[in-house]
Amino acid sequence: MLCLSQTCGYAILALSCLHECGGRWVLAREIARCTGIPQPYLSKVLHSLTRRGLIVAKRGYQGGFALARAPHQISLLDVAEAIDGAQAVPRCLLGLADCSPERACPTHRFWQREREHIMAELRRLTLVEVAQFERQDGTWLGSCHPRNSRHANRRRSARTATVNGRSRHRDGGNRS
Amino acid sequence: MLCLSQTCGYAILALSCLHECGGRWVLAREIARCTGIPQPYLSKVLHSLTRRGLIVAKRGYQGGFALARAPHQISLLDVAEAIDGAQAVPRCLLGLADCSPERACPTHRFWQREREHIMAELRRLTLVEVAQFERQDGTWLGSCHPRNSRHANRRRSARTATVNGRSRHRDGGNRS
DNA sequence: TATTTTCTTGATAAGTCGGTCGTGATAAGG
DNA sequence: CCTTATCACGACCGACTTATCAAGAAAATA
Repeated sequence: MLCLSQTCGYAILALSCLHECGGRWVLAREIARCTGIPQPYLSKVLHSLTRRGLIVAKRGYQGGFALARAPHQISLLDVAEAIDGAQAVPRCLLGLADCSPERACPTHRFWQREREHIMAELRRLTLVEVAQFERQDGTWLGSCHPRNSRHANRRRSARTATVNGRSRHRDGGNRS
Repeated sequence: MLCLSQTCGYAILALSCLHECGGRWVLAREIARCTGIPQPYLSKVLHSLTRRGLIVAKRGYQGGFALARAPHQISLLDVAEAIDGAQAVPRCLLGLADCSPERACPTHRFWQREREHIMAELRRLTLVEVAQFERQDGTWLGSCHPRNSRHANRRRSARTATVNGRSRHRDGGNRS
């Protein structure tokens, strides 16, 4: 599956939520409610974002999480690399260890171009751009604002559904 | 990780190998040797490619596998969808179920464009283009030809290495 | 200092993916 | 018909990802 890990998706949503909430300390519980991410798991994601220096945590009464840098300094690539490691967008589409210009896999040239393009876009898109899109589209992360909570608690079961569908595809059924 | 599944990478390599071998029935064992894919697992991959109609299998003495269609009619997208299902390149980068123009996730617009681009390229790249690249680059799949077997048995441990590296990144170490 | 709040972190579990093995089915040739 | 070569396919395993829960540590406040 050519896509980010679900954990990475969670991280992007959580950071966007923090940005929407604008500067104040936000509880893990609030982020979970706002984004629909299961709270216990979100805690772990937030923790690893803390370790990677993208957000800061404050324990105890009136604590919570906040962005560690200005929103325009947090790109989607930063998030992807914080979660999935430096090779969040791997060099070889097929996963070969020694795929290089001299010893290329069949998709090497195509992917080299495509990868650059994807990385450039992920680098360009920061939390600010993301928030702009949201405002233009009137989408759901706006529900982080106290006065606008009609969209809250929207769950994200896409990956699960897809995965189920896929395994049905692959092993079950049509064994003509 | 923004990349194809390892199984899908295997499938592409196996099909390229079949194409290189040009028409004749090729044993699973030969494909495994030529590509470096572990043979028992390759058998499963080949089996599912057979079910999805990309290759044909022949049992018994002098059996093996062969492409089911002309090489220029097998695109990388065909392979990806055969292995990972119709949503091999998912509609929402973050894995949201109800991500649509009206109710978009923060990355919806970017990904809509990017996804089209990726799919178009995967659709354009068939086994023929792949083989052309190989010939130009003088790369290893040529070892499928009997007279050119110096590159055979090259293993592909990239994904494994990356995954190890990643988990070291994520949980072990630097818990400052 | 005691209490409350909140993040931290380890134990645990289910599901999927990558990988192995062995048995059964089937095709060709003697 | 028997043997041999080969794919088909189910059982199984370990690792990783996603997810849950609960006990522990730290910070603020009374």
